[in-house]
Amino acid sequence: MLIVIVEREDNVASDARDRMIAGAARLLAQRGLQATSFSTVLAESGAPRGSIYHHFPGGKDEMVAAAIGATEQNVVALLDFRPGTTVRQVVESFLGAWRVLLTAADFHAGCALVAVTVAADTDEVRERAAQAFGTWLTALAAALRKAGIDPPVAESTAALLLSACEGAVVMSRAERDLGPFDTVAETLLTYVDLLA
Amino acid sequence: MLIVIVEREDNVASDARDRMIAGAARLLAQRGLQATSFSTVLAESGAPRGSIYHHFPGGKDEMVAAAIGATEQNVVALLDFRPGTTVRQVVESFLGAWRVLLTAADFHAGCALVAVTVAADTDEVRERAAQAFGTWLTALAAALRKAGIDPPVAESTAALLLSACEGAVVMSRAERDLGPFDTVAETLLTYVDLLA
DNA sequence: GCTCGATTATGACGGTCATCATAGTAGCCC
DNA sequence: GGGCTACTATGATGACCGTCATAATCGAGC
Repeated sequence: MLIVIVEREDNVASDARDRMIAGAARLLAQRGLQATSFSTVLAESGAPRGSIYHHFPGGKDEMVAAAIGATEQNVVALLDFRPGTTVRQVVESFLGAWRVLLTAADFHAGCALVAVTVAADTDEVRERAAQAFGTWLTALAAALRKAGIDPPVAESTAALLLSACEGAVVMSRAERDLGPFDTVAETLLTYVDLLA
Repeated sequence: MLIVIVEREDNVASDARDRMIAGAARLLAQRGLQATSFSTVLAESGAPRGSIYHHFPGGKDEMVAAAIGATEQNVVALLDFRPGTTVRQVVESFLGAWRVLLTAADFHAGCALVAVTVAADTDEVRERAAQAFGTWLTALAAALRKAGIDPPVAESTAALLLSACEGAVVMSRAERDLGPFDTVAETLLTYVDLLA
């Protein structure tokens, strides 16, 4: 596994910078890549206007990359080793998190990685999103293995699970209705039950 | 089924208008909603600059809605009644179409409906995308029923199939690699084989 | 040939975008 | 206090956005 998450070395990371990253991640999920402009991020985070290029010398791409990293870490933390959990528990907790994403923001939020991928205008951010997708797949497969699924099956199950979630979130978001997501979630659960 | 596809009544639909719609649909799939501006659509389609608001009095939203309609119809045509096909054939042809979308454009294209949903800044276009998603689900479930799947199972299978495809296309597009998509496709095929 | 509708050309509007240069402030270490 | 670095303020740049008003052109039918 070559993926390395680069964090700031100074232990007191800038408040403003962190707020901007969190705001950018939220805006990506809620309104897409182009709407995640510096002005909206500043309005969302209350960060000072004057220090944009101090905190992000690489401009918008660097800020978006950082927001992808934050999103990436959120899901990894969700999946992190919880020994003794069953396959069904792993899948249910994963599905539950996506369901909360939809309902908590009243269908105004989706996956930041999807938003970046379909609207990326530079390879840099698209590749960063691809890296984050890879991290998610690895973490999900590891959780499934730890719950007792055979390694090769764990990988394909992780891929199906993540893909179906991403697609279902988009569709439920479009329809502003949990119907599509719940249907997919239930079907996925019956599928993984066959694996046990 | 209340969905009605409104087509132009004059049999000689404007060339320029049709070219713009096709170009907009392609741009949505390849570069997202914000990049689908009038200038890029005109450059893509060679349509005349002067008649934008003649063909689309409703502005960009109307053009995007028309592009969604064109995308919607493409998939419906793909699924249209082909009697005598097996479940596996239906699923394989559906998966195959998405695979071609990825490879034909060298991973520079995805689903226009997804692009619109995650970046919509008006309810009008989002709702139009939701409608198109619904049309796809209905058509896919109908094809599965015709291939012999029990009606209730056909609906949930259609939802899983479409969701997983959409998600897998996004991931393969991000990684510029068929890996994620092919893994998901294979897993889906083993799943539907269990239904027969 | 003329009319009249459909189509297109041209140019402008206010707004937002990402980026940057310059200058100012704040706080810590010596 | 002095100096150095981190951070912020301000304002400008050029480019593109969606929208629209006005006028020119085209083409078919009378």
